Formats: sequence, C-alpha cells, structure tokens
Amino acid sequence: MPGKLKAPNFDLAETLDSGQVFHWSPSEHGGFIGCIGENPVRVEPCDEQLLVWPTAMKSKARIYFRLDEDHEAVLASFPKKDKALQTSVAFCPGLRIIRQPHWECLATFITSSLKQVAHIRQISLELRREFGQKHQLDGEELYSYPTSAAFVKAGDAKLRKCGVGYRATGLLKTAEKLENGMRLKDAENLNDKDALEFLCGFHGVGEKIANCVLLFGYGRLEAFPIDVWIERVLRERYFDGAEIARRELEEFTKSHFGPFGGYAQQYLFHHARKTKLL
DNA sequence: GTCCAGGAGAGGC
DNA sequence: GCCTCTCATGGA
Repeated sequence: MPGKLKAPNFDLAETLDSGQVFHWSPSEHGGFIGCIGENPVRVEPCDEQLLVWPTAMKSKARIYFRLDEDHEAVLASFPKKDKALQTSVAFCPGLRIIRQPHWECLATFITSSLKQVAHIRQISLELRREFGQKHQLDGEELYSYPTSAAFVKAGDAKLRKCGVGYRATGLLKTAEKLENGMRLKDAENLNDKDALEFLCGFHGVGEKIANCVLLFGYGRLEAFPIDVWIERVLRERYFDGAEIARRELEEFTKSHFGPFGGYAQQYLFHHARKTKLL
C-alpha cells in the first residue's frame, strides 16, 4: 500500500520538467522515480492525490513537493491585471516550486550555466551514476546525488568525463570549501542580500545561479532568477521590446510580482520555454 | 555547418 | 563600476 497525500491542483509531470530539478525519470510501474535527498521514492498522481512508495516517505514527499502549502494563496497573490503572468499560470496552474537539498541544488545549478535543460539533466544523471549512492526500488535502479566529498575524491579530470566541461572547476572548488568546514545551512539565518552574497562567494556562482539556489534550495519564494528566457519575457511582455538594463529589470520584478515573485518567475519561464513564443 | 543554451570569471578601461 | 572575451559541450 502506498502513502497517499492530498495534492489538489498539483501537476507532477510538468513540475519535474520545469527546469528546476533534473533527475526524475518515468517508472516502469507508473509515475516517476527519483531520490529525495538520500531516499529513493516513486510517486504517481491519482485523482487529487499523490501516491508515494515507500509509505515511509510520505511526509518527506509532502514537504519536497510543497504539498503542505496553500497553493491557491500563492496564485491569488499575483497581480490580477498582469496578463502575461495570468496566461502563464493558466497554461500550467499545477506547477510547484519544490524544496531541494542545499548542496544538491547548488551543485546542480553550478553545472547548469550556459546549458540547455536536457543537457543539465544528462550531466546530473551521469554524475549520480558515477559518484552517487546506488539504490534499488521495486527492481529499478536509481542514484542519490554525490556528496561534496565524492567530488573532491574524484578530482577534475573524472568530473569532466561526465560532460561538465569548464564547470568542473566551480564544482570542485565549491565541494572543497564544504569539505573544509563551510556550511550551507548557515545561509538559512542570513537576510536575502547576505544570503545572495554568501552563495555568490562560491566559484561558478553568480547572481542568477545564487537566486535559483535561494528559490529551489532555500525556499525563498521571492528570489527571482533572471536568465536569458526571463530577460526576453520581461523585455517583450512588460517593456514592449525596449532595451532595458538588467538592473532596471531587477528593480521592476521586485516591486511588481510581490512576495511570491519566484513563483511568478517559474510560471513565466515554464510557459515561455514550453510554447517557445519568444 | 552554425547557432544557442536557466552564466560566470578575468582582464581592460 | 561597465564592457568584452572566453570558457566545453551537446542539441536544435
């Protein structure tokens, strides 16, 4: 018997394919398999519920997929007259921002720079296969994300064999910092500005990646990563295609989208990427 | 073959 | 501070 979670207005497949997490795979038994931290899990939507195997992972899955949160309140907080955003929400209202482990999220996004989503996924799975912990779940194999120690032990050359290219440097330097005592957990207690600065202190992490980690790893739902897609969307939909400076776009997002700006960003990103309207 | 990708670091000014 | 160049690699 699986664990059953209430999951109203939750689109699992779209959430797992929205460029925030990169390792879940379709299961031969239905639904998807992946690891939540160190734990192998299978999840499958059923009516307005999410089925979870093994049952013991029910509460962790609830937190991971943010099923403990009032999702309708998030949607209701968005500016009603914002047609671009409302269209994006209507395109896929069940999209959630999941809660990822700090290190896994940081490391994955370090490997994401100047890469397409499909390739980030390929790299993520390869790193897991090579350096992660192997698990079995109902006859299927899967791997949890490698520890920072595993990356340090592997070294630059072996990391590059997984297709990370020059990003191996940032991945390795960041892993070394953590092995030398730096704690990602400490950023939880910092204010937004200091937390951003803390994350930008890692090699290979600039403002965009730091904001992704704040949003997907630290649950700071106001963090608003601006990548090439979002920059195009903002310019086209909010400034009539005008040449607006990056700083100015940033200021606009902070004042316009509200306390769940990161969620708004994810809806705009997902819609633009899936429909390729821009 | 050419262009682009959920960017960031280093160097020049 | 801003501007430009460069960094691997695979998919479109």
